[in-house]
Amino acid sequence: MIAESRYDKTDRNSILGHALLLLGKSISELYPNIGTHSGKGSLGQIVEEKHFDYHPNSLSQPDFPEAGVELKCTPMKTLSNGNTVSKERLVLNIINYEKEGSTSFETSSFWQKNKFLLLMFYLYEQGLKPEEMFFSIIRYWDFPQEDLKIIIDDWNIIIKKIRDGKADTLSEGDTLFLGACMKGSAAGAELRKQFVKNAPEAQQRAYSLKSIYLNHIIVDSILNSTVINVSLDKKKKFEIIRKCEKIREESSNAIKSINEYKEGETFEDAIINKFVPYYNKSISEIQAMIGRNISLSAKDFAYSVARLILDVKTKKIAEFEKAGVILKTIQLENNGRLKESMSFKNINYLEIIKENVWEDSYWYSVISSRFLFVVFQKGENKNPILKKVFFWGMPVSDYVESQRYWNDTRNKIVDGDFSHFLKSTENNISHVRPKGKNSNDLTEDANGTMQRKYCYWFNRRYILSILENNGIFTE
DNA sequence: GCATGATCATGC
DNA sequence: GCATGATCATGC
Repeated sequence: MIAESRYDKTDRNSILGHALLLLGKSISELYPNIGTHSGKGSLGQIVEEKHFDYHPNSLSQPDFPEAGVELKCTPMKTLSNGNTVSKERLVLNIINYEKEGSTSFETSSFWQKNKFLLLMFYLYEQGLKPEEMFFSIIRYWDFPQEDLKIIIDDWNIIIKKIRDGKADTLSEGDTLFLGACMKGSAAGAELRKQFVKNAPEAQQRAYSLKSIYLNHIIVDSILNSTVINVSLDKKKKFEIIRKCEKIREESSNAIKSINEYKEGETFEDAIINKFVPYYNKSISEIQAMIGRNISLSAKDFAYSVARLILDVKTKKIAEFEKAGVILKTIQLENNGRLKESMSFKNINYLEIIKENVWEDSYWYSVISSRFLFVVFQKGENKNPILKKVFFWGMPVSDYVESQRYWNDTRNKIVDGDFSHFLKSTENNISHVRPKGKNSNDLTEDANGTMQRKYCYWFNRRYILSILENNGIFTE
């Protein structure tokens, strides 16, 4: 009651001003007398109830209907390298498949409720209660046109599955910025009716902003910290700004190039079309066509060729990083056989043990990404030929097996057991294998013990099945 | 032929 | 110096 009189909930300036009272503070700092609210209730609920004196509802309208503002609290975390990133996707409203199927983007529940967000980022720290975590970035977010183009593409992908009665096959790997994430106690436990009457009931899902997109907002906020309200200690802020400046330059270029595609063409079409002129060409022909020569002596030469085709000079492909797409090359033998499994990053022993929730883990972020597979086949004289390029997302039906793999790996690292990781014969999708400079290349685990470096892999057989499902038949 | 341990060139 | 995207090498 008192709180309500302190701001005008019909006025955007007034709402933001009231939100900003929490900048650089925690709830318990601002309200020492509210006591602790055990267990239940995320920080978002506490903020709505205690700070805004507003009672959460599940209406299709934004939280502040007159002002058209939807309030969201979302955590950031600091990585061991010092970078500050989004801790998890931002979950928005639940999708009612039956109703959503007949909406347009404009009238969709996503857009009706979330078109103008008041974002309150807080710094998550293990061991703190929600009300003790402090708010570092508080700002409005009005989706920029260039981002919206991709979000509308994403929405169209989601809505197509819903309209086709295939909501049971929705996956976070389908899309780039806007996701349809699982929502509910346990996977498969909360099912909902579909838009198509006789379709099987589907896992309940909610719209979400993917972490990759939230990172973009975080970078934007820190770089614009004179106008956006960011509270971080000065030294840290300076460090982050230096890191961010480069990222911003890259990501604005990336957004530009993502948006270069024509009307009616999706981001993915545009990327594939960049490769099509080089189909069935050898890497030396490709270099000649492009008029640039690159070093082919490293083991990742196929990756270099792919970067050449995409016209990306840096090792990281900002365009893809921003979109959360993972580029992987596959090399087939002369006779079409596949020899190798596919490696990913080294396992960060300090981070994985902090991953308490599967959906927030590094490995989940990988398997729920969009992949761009670039397939070469060895030709004459070690001169591989570009065979095909395709986008792929892991089917949701494979998530359980991936979770089992992550869980097993994580448990073993927690226990300090580095000798019994899952082999490719023990998991249908992935295994763990060494990756280092040599067998003496060690790194410290959480117990302070030096350990061999291992990394995440996709099994050879799993890659084979992906190839077959995409029309590439191997011997 | 395949699984798995070992290692490489590169760029930041 | 080291993580990364990979392939090489060995043994069954």
